[in-house]
Amino acid sequence: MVRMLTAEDLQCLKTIAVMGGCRGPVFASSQTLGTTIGSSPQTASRRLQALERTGLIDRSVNPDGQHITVTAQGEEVLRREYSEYCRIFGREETSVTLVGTLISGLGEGRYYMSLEPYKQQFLEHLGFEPFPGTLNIRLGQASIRQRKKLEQLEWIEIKGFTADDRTFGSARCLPCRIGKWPCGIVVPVRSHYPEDIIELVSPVALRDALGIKDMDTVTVEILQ
Amino acid sequence: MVRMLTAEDLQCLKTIAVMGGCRGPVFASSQTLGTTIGSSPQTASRRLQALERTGLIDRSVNPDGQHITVTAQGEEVLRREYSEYCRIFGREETSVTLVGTLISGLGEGRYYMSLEPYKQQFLEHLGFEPFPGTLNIRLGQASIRQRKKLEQLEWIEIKGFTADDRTFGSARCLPCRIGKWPCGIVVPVRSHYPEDIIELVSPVALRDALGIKDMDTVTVEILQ
DNA sequence: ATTACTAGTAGACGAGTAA
DNA sequence: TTTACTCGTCTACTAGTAA
Repeated sequence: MVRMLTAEDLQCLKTIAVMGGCRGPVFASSQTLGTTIGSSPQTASRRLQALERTGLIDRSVNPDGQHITVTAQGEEVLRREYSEYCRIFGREETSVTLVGTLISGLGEGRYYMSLEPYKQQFLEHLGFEPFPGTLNIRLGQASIRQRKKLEQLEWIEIKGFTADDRTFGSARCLPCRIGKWPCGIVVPVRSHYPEDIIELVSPVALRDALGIKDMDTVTVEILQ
Repeated sequence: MVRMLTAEDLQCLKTIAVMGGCRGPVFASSQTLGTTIGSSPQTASRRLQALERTGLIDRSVNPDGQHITVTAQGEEVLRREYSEYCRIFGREETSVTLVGTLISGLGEGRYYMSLEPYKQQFLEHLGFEPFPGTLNIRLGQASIRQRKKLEQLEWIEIKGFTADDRTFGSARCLPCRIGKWPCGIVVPVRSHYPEDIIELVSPVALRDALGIKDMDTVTVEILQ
């Protein structure tokens, strides 16, 4: 009977991998390993023998310790374990917080938000009729990096339309919050926006509702 | 002696979590659980008893099986494990922003930060000598959730020591920033901290440097 | 079918020791 | 110091049984 891989053996294998055993040989003794896995040196030694016998580690035993490497087979075992933990925690809700300062826009937002086709779509997808006017926020350095994560989230498509011989472009919208107010980050599909500025629609005049003015710090939460 | 969490118990806890035990109660019997963890129903039953006794799971035992939920404490244990696997395989850049309000601490931070052994370790690992005094922040709801991700990051170990017949405990520290100032989130290893409060060390008196007072909003950036 | 006892046993543990 | 053996103990397993 070939002995099964016990949970303790796996724990020992993981410990070696954390020490860097997947990238190259790590030096350890039964004593030090026993301390980290919470056992006697004898037991640690027996674990290493078992792991070697089952082909999960390679090692060279010296009089003063041993050099241990996790084999490809051992790495595969660990990867299976890792993937199980990813199933527990991996696809949890994404939550990104952007922090920036309030700035003045060009007043274009007010115009676009007054157009019925846009208003209708925001009402349908965000659950509120947008206040005619948008909030422009200049992001801090860390938030610019954070913003890139938003690309992976599910944006709402706001369709363009034609009216009075003019074409109004499409946009993408991401639901978010400022304080208790539901908002939406709006990004035109065609024109290129600066990466440090976001534009938001909201059901109310946020400058009044939150009592904020230019250069004030604003925190935007994206929960998905 | 309270029985330690064995590798087998952890394996059982993980199995429950994979079945969805972190999100809600999962229905299982000792038989089915025993099959998946490769043991007899009796052993599976004993595992569940042990996990319940140590507060890692909640359960309601019925005549036809049991409903099992992983507790917050159990989830924390799993997250630590997950973070070790992330250290082996994952290498993605994590960036977390916590937002909360400044509150007054108990003044203990000032005392601890004045102790030379702690000062030395912070200087060595964070690159600055901590200001004698800590900043306490009460996190918002979204940030409490975000905080759990921090478990996956690499914390610095601050070793405890003994002086004047008193034992000073170990702590974990995570480098972060508030504005342009480098800081560190400090969590004692032993004593249990409220999940909505974080304590930070910094090279300067942040209340003065940032001009902030109690109840002001503070944004903490963790880049790793 | 379940859970969770008790009982008997197999095997894993750490101390001691040799190389 | 190391590794890895032997050996005695005691833990932890499974089978059987009751509820």
